[in-house]
Amino acid sequence: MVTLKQLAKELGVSISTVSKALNNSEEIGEDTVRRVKELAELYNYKPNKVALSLKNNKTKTIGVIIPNILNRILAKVLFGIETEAAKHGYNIITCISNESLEKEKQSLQLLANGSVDGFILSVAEETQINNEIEHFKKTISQGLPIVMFDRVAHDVMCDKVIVDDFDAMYNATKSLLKEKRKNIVFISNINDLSVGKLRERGYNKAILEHGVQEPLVLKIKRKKDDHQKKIKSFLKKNRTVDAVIAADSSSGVIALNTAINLGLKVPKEFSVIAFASKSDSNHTIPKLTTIRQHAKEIGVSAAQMLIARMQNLPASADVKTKIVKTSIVKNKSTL
Amino acid sequence: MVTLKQLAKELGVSISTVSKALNNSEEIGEDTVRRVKELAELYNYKPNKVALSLKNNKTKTIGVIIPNILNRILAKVLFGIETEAAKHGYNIITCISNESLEKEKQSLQLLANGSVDGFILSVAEETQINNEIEHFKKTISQGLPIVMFDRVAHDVMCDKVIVDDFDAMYNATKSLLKEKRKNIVFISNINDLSVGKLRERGYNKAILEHGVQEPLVLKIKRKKDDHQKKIKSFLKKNRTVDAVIAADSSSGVIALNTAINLGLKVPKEFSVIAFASKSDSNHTIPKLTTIRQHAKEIGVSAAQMLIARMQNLPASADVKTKIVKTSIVKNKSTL
DNA sequence: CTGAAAGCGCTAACAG
DNA sequence: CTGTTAGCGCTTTCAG
Repeated sequence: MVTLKQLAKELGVSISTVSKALNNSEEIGEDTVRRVKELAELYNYKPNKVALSLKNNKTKTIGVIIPNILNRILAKVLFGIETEAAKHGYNIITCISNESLEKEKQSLQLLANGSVDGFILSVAEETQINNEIEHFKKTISQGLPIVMFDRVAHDVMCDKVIVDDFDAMYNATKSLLKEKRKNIVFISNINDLSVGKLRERGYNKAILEHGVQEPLVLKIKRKKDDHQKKIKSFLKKNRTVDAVIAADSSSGVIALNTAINLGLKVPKEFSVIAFASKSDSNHTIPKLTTIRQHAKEIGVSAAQMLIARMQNLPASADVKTKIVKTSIVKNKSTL
Repeated sequence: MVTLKQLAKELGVSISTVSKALNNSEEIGEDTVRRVKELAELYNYKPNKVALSLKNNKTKTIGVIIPNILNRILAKVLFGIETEAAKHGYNIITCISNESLEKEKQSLQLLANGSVDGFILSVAEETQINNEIEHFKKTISQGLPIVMFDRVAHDVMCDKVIVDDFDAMYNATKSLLKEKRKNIVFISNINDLSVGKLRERGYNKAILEHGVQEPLVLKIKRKKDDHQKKIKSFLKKNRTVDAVIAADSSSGVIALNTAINLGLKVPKEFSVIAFASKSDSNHTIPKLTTIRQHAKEIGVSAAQMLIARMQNLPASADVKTKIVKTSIVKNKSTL
């Protein structure tokens, strides 16, 4: 990489002259400016980012900590973050906590050494189970703003972007009740997560209000359980079940395919709705009716909130929570 | 963030003393070392990463450019890269080219200003179609090493990590032929990509060698085509087709579900094999027989190769290509 | 054993 | 209009 120093030497002028010329300072003579710019062009000069960061005491870099990059929603949010960040000239450093509290702490620690100007993160499963929040508070008190999305720690004072999980599930369940479904089961493989719990509560509320059936819940343990087997044996044992509402896409897809496999007519005698993305809905015939999360928008919003905060305010003070509404995309797995 | 300066001031010693004490230099007295370390601990001192980068002229950061984070394989590779990088104390800056040549160029340019010590990337679709490679060469000539994975530009001299796409598809096709399948169709939605073409060639070779049928290929246009419709109408029109081999997971899952939907018995009278991951195989009943790519391992290898190169060698010289072999996981969609 | 000083690449206040 | 200087935070050589 060429430096100002080298350009200055070759041009026989001082470093600051070169710097000013490249920054279009009014102080420098037209002629000099031209000569400098030509040489800079020739050598493909780019200001050294690290030097600038040191000078300005900001890196124009956002730290993103994601629990699991294989989760489609989280990946999509990351996409949104990256897109919006790039638009504003920010880079993103990505760490994957792999749902581990320890790795999450480390990543936060490691990047809080001047590598980034702020964080966007979704809380790891282990962190939520243990209800740990000290590391977040510490980071914020060091002056580094945090924006949390999707899985958030409510007791931490920071900006948040969340989904209307409760309402979405409440409404979706009600739509199944309107179809006259009499025995709706809620299936979830994310019951340890805050969002999973909210979704279950939304389901419960709708069922209890309606008063025709008791809540019926099937919880899958990711990693441990054989997803297909668990759902198949459940549906076999509970022949009166006539609808599934799934908190995650896999449970939805598998439930629908299993129902078909068991000879049930979908949607005539059996309905399925799931939190899922468009490509998931292609994995069943008929196509799955889905609750869409607009994950990219979540990422975009999170990035916007963080950038705004980094440019203006202290890390805590007047924090906001933005709710990105879900929408239901009706396909042929419901009436 | 506390700095050496502040610690020095508070302790009434010089900056260099503090620095040395923290780095366990033999030069400094035991007592001083202890005092310094205690205060550093108290204030949670962390050496400023940016200052170190400037000093050492290396950032301990890897630039990763990925065409599409929603692609499961690419996301998994990213996971592998991040894991291995973290192990060696490297951070990763992620850019998403979104399959665009322009964005890929920009990202490369932008990060080549001292932000990263090297790159790991998979070539964007548009780049492969236009067969552009100048931007890669330029980056390498600037002294920044590149490791390419999966979709690589063969004419660029750099380290590469690839998959045995051709062989994998050749062998998988042969296994279908051994099942006495008489009319095997190759379905792909990635035909513009280098890997997609390799897979098609592997299929072709196996079919032509066997000599019983002509190659039969169905190409899906991502974005444009309705994936389900396209496959359904194809299978309806080609009733003699008795096996599908898919270059991508969606085509595999949809083909299998469609076959079932059309009343075909899988695997008795119809087989399906697809390049796909474990979770995809759960999206069909019976479970899909898959060609697995070991994507995480690809990421790990790529990171290892880059780190080795950054520590030792010039950016070009003695480049290596590593092939990460696929493996077939037999499930119940084949005999 | 401790400190002063230089330098990584850059900007900007201040002198000339 | 151009140059000198200081300083961002750190390490390291060289003096003391």
